[in-house]
This record gives sequence, structure tokens and C-alpha cells, in this order.
Amino acid sequence: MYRKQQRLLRERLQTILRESYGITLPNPAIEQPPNSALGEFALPVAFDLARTLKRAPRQIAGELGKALPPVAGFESFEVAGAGYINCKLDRTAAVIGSARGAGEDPDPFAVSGLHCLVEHTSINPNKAAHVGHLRNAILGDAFVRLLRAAGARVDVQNYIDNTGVQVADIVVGLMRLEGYDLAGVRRLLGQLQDGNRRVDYYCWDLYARVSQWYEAEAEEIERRRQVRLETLHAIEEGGNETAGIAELISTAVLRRHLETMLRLGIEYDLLPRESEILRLKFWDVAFAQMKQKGVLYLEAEGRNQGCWVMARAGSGESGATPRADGPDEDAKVIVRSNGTVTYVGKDIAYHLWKFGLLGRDFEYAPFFAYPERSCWISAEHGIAGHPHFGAAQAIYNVIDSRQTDPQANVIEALRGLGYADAAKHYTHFSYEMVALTPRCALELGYQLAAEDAGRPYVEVSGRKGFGVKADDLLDRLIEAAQQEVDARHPQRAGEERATIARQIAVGALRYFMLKFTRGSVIAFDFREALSFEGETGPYVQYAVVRARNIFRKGGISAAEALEELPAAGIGPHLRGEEGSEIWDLWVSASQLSLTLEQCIATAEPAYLAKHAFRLAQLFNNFYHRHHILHEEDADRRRLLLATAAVVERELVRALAWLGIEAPEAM
RNA sequence: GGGCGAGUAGCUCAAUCGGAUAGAGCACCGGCCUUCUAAGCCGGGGGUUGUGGGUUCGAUUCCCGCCUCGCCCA
Repeated sequence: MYRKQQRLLRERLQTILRESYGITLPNPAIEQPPNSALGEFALPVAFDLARTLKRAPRQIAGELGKALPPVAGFESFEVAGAGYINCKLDRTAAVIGSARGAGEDPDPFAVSGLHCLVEHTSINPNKAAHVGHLRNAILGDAFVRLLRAAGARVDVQNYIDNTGVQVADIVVGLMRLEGYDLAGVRRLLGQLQDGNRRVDYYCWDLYARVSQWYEAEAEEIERRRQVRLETLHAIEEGGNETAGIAELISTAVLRRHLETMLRLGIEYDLLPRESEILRLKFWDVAFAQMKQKGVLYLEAEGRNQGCWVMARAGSGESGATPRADGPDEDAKVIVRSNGTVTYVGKDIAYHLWKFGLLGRDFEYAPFFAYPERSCWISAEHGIAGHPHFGAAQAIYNVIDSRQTDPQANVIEALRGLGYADAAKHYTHFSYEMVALTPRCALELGYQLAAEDAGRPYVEVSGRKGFGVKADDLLDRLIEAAQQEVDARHPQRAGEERATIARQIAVGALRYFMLKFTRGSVIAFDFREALSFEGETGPYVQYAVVRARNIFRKGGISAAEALEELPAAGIGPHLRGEEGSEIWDLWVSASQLSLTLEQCIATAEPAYLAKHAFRLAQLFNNFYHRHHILHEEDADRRRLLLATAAVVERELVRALAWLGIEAPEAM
């Protein structure tokens, strides 16, 4: 409703400006006044016009305010402050509209119908997922839900680097430290499973040990580094025992990652693997294309002599023209002089595939079954009748901010190849790391250097085995929630209590990861993350539960309360100080579509988390002030019930987009 | 050395394209459960938005210098 009214207002304003002033503004600002007494929309346009028209803002605003009406759904336009035009909605009409509207927004969103590809999670399959990976997966999953809510067709991909150095490390650990061969690893996996032990946890410890082993003895460092390199090469090569071990262990760990994420309601459509990108020679095709289009050039001199290089993003150089005044020493090396391809090179090939521009495809096999669909994996020899992936119109890569440079290089390569449209629809969904507070690190039993103890946060390190594992955190959250639920609802069945506890735990965790904007480092702390009070997921869930309790006790459904709300008689209850407080809830509830649009435009799910919290806050306040079921005035009672109903409806939608369920009881 | 990001209340964070009195949560202090659930509500103290300039009707926001921290590249 709000978004639709905003569009009507904007169109009307543009018409007036064009017809009366001969001014064309593509996107005039529309703001929200500080409180609803001033209206629901504010136009600061007179400030902008003051300069070009060389007249006082207030005077211009006065003219515009008179020229604007009528606009459907609006009651008045008033000049305020130094030159704002404040616009007030017809409250009764807006409330009835929202009540009947079932929350839908008839205006299509920019991404409506767009084929999008979101890549997130992408954990190296050599150890357990930790809190940093959780932020990635939760951000990505929430964004997928937002895109789908806005009508996009979304494929969710989880890229798996199963042939990289981290997997090589765990293979070194298995072979050299533990002395396993392929059969031995197979036995180990069986034993872990029989003992109900998490293989990713086993790898977590082993990975830390290997990392230590590399550096443990000064005279061995070089030899062990060589072991590592040989292992890596054997894995990349494939078709040998080492590669077989890598395949076994990385697949087992990957399966665990999918299980962990499923606990949070996170599912994937496809797992593209590095091994297939290598075996199916994606790079060769991309290399030919890049050479042919002159994006790459062979450096003839300088320190990159013999390398195939590409001008760096933003360097002003385009494509392959070597500079006249000597070699571009800042150019990005794509193929080293020894013929090996860099990570960025392989990534370019992969991203050409994502946009359907490579001219080569994976094969596919089913890998993991979800209750309602299956997750596919890339394969050298897949099965017939598989769904088609790739060839997306827009892609979003949820990758932490350390990858900003390489991501920019890939985009630059696409642009250089002439795929400007693809480059434009390529979003590096960047976010900052999750670190630990020093207190949290001490709690986990890690010793901190004196300099670290004074910092606000300490970086986690898989190599050191230093971090909070995702499943551990989830287990603790569930345990804490379970205690509360058991204490509050001893009469409910055990299974039901467990469901509620899980919903609360997931709600707390997901909200915690989503309430920070992407650019801020999260200093992880158990006390904050385990909190169910204040600005948390459970706070929002609790507001929904309270609303539902009213309907349960009142013997009426939320849907009925909205359907049966009569226009006649509610007007007086929406005016005055008290009426305005009720009206504020309707305004906030109706802003969900606009918030969705903003979240997508800025790739920032935190706005929705904040919005849901604000709406829940307004509702809790309202709940405390009005005893709805005891209200004696019939019209007023209907309005109060409908208010609770509209808030319940919109909060449930908002939570669903954040991947949070609303429990039946708390 | 170059690039990117950050610096806002005691702490953790918001603040839409430059807009009206810079807002939340936590912590602290004081109130509110015979009511639709207190995982809640109300009240209180808390700010030179790192710093110095500039742009203008208006700057937490944009531009320049400096300081501090983090990350990436060499």
C-alpha cells in the first residue's frame, strides 16, 4: 500500500513539474516525516527548485501543494518547515485498503521475472563450518528469499573448492600424520558414522594439527611444503589415490555442511565444484576467448615477463594494449610464466558459465535430497534429464570483503570481453568478517597475546582451530531456548516444545547475523548471540505469538478480523493522539513492500530486520496500552483486532523473508 | 608504498538521494504481572558524530588534508 501510494505521488509530482515548470526529474526524493502528525510522505523538492527558479522554497512549496491534488488516497498537502510539502493519506481508506489487500503489492519489482543466480556459503570442504560461514550463508539465504518474494526466479549455488590447498592440507593430515590410505579413510568415515561423530569436527582438529606440523621443525619446513604441493598437484590431476582420498573426505565434509545449513532452513539448488571446472576444461575455452578478444596479452618484459596479464580494474587501461612507456607492472597476472592459471583466471571462466557466455556446460548428478526438492552437483559424467543451470541474467556473489579486488578483476574481464550487460548485473555481495571478542576467545580457552586482548575483536582462524563451530553454537542456542520453553509450557508435548525451541534458536541466530549491516565487522560474543531479549529474533517472534493469542482467546481468526473490518465507524478511532498511535502501526505494517524493494536495491537485508523489529516494538507498545478483548465499543474493538491482525500478517511475511519461523507459542 | 572499508552514547550498532529534535539494543538506576503471556511495557541519565578545513538554505552523509584501526595488493 505504502509503496503504491508513493508511486502515485511521485508520478503526480513529476506531471506537475513537467507541465507547470517544464522540469523533468527522473527520481524526485520522497521522504517520511518525523512523525505521522506531519503526514506519511514529505516532498523536499522545493529546496532543489529554489536554486534553479531563484525563488524562496516555501513559496514554491505553496504553489506545488495547491497544484498536487487530487491524488487517489490522499487527503491533504501542507507546506511545513522551510519548504517541505507534507502529504497526508486518507486514513480510513488506507486502513481498509491494507486490511483487504492481503499484503500484496500489485506493482512489479525491478527484479520481477529476472533469472537470478545467488552464490553463497562456499565453505572449503575440509573442516566444520564456523560462525563466519554462518554469516555468509544466512545473508545469502535471506537475500534469496527477498529476491523470490519480489518475483525473481532464483537459482541458489554453493561453490565447492574441492581441489584447493585447504583440501590438500586435510589429505596431507590423513596420509602423513594418520597414515591412512584410501581404504583406511573409507574405514575411518565408517567408524565416525557408527560412533555418531561429526566428520567435519574430526577434520577441524586434524586441519589445525597439519597446519602446525608444516611449521613444527625448522629443518623439515621445506620438505613438508613440498609434500603439500605434491598433494595439491595430485588432487588437481585426478585419477590417483590421493585424489580419491580428497574426493572421499571433501564429499563427506560437504554433506555435513549441507546438514548444518539445513538446520537453519538453508537449501541449495546446485553445488558446482572446482574439480569439474578443471576436468571439463572451462579455462581452456575462456582462455581462447580472452586471447581472441584481446583482453589478455603476453607480457614481453618487466617482472611479469612471460605471463598472460590483464589490465587491473580502474587503471584506465582497457584490454590488451600494452602501454607505450613500458610494461604495466600493476597488471593482473592471469596465467603465470610457468603456464599455471591463477585463481582469478579460473573464476573468469566460471563466471562466463554463470551468464551462459562460456559455450560449455557442466554435467549434473543428484546429490542431496531436501523434503521438497533435491540439490544437484556438478559431475564429469552426469545423468540425463537433469535441470539446467547457469545462463542467468543477474548474479549475486556472497563473498567476504577480502575478495573485493579479485571480484573486481572478474567483472573487468567480462566488460573487456564485451559483456557489458553481464558486468552490470554482476553484484559482489560483500560483507565483513565475523571475529570474536577477546572475552569470547578466553571463554573458548584460547590464550591471547597481550596486544590482542586490548583489541575490540580477534580474527578467527581455521588454521589454528580457533573459532566457534556453527553446530556448537546452534546446539547451545537450542539448549537455552529449550530450558525456557520447558519452564513456560510444561503442559505441552515434548515434541512440540522441541519444535518451538528450535524455531526460537534459529530465529535468534538468523536475526543476530542479519541485524548488522554488511559493512560492519561482527564481534561475536556468546552473551549477545544467546540473548532472546531486546533487539533479537525472539522479540519479533514474541510479538506474533502475542497477536495470535488474542485471536485464539477471542474466538476469531486474524483473517476474519481483517475481512470484517467495516469502513464506517473506524474513522474517529484513527484520529487524535491515541488514534494516531494505532494509525502508526498500519503505516509501518504497510511499508513492507517498500522495505523489500530497498533491501534488494542495496543488497542489504539488515533493513528488513530493523523494520521487523520496529514494527514488533510498535505492536508491543500497542498491546500493552489496549486490552483488545475487553474493549466495549464495537467499532473500536473491530479496529483494534484488525490492527493486531495486520501486524501479525506483515510480521510473519517479514520473518519468512528473513528465514525465521513464527512459533505458535512461546 | 598503492587500493578498499571503518571511526556516532560506557559497550554493540542504526540513521533512505544531503533534510525537520542523530535513534535502537545492551549495561546502569527507578517503576509496572488478579488483565489478550513480564522473552514484555513505562520513566531516567547518557553525544563537540576521530580531527581541521571546504561546498550550501541545510553535512553523521559530499570534497580535500591529517590521525587511528582493519583488510587486500606489492
